[in-house]
Amino acid sequence: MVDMEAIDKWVAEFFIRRKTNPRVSPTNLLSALKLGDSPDDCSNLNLKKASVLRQISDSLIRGDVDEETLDLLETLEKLLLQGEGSMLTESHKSAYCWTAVECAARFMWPLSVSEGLYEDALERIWTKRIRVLKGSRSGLVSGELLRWEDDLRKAVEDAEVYRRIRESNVRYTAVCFLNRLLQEQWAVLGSSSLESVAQRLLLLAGDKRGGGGVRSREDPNAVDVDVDVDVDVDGDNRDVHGVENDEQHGAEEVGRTQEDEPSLGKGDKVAARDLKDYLLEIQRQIEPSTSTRQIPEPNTPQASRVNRTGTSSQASEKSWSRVRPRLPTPVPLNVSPLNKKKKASPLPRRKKNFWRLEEVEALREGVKKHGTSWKYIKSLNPVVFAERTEVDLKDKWRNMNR
DNA sequence: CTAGGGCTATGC
DNA sequence: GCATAGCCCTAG
Repeated sequence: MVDMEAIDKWVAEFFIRRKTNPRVSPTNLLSALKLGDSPDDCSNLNLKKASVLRQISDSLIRGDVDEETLDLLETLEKLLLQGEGSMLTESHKSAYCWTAVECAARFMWPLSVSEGLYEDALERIWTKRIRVLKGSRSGLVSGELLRWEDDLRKAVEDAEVYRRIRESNVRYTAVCFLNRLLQEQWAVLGSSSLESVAQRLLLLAGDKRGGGGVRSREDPNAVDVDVDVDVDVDGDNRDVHGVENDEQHGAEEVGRTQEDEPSLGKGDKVAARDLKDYLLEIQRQIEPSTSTRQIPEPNTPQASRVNRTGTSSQASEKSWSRVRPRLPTPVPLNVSPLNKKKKASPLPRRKKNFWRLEEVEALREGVKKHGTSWKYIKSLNPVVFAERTEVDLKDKWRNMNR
């Protein structure tokens, strides 16, 4: 059982460090494996750090530099403090500072100064949040941060300062610092256990690629070797389920598998496959809790429309198997211009449905906090917006501002 | 996924 | 005929 735990960690580490894994959040993974309970354990600490770094990295990939990023940076600071003698780096402070500035500056659009969104953001971040930081004597409260605080507050009164801040590229700077921070911290974490094994295997196999390649890499994200546990990395991640792939795709992948890894012996391949199986099993178990798609809403007025895009997948969650299941032949899309019946089925227009006050408020609140991320706002209020699509939210917001 | 143009129903 | 609100379509 002790061994099992080690393997859990090993797998979790591998999973968290992988770049393309959008369906499993690191935190869910850790809690699902009941890891991260004992903060004194160094390997758990590193696992948590990796998890936070991964989340920051994911949000950068999504293009989000927001208050969640601030949360993550604060968490990272706490984790670093738990480790022995880890100093807070300059890039960490700067990343925090510029992210915080961005969180306020993103509300500085020229047309709606009067809406008070900027002031709200100032209050939320630069008053409340940073007050807490100051209270805990956090190292994140740097001189730079304090100077920005002055400037941001000045901007409320002083149109010139406002304009200057608005026109400076805060977001870009924040992203740069965040990237630098990530690079540094990944480097501090060093190679993952799995990567070390991979490197050793490659060395043993006498692989002679680029001279300096043996040193632990700066960014574990770059692990393209990955013992090739994941055959499908560059394919579409859905096929984790083994469904949703047509046969051609499947065949293609098999071909690739056989050609592309001359460096691994047969036994290694088997081990890699088994590890993959294990990962898939974990992912399958975690999936229901991470999926935001299934909003329990029995009286589904949208159900009929979902099919319009043709993406309704009734992924049969049968017992997991290594064999790719055969799918029914897909329905032809009827996209040819030669088709006389222009559209396969025009589908009747939805009935006009006036917005309830509750919905309008939820929308206001959502935009105030998260800007124009309609899909995200909808996902935050699945019940209120049960009858609205993200496009509806967008349209309503447009109407409200006309 | 989002932005923006356009369409439809409704009320004046 | 015009304005408005909600819904649809599509490019990027």
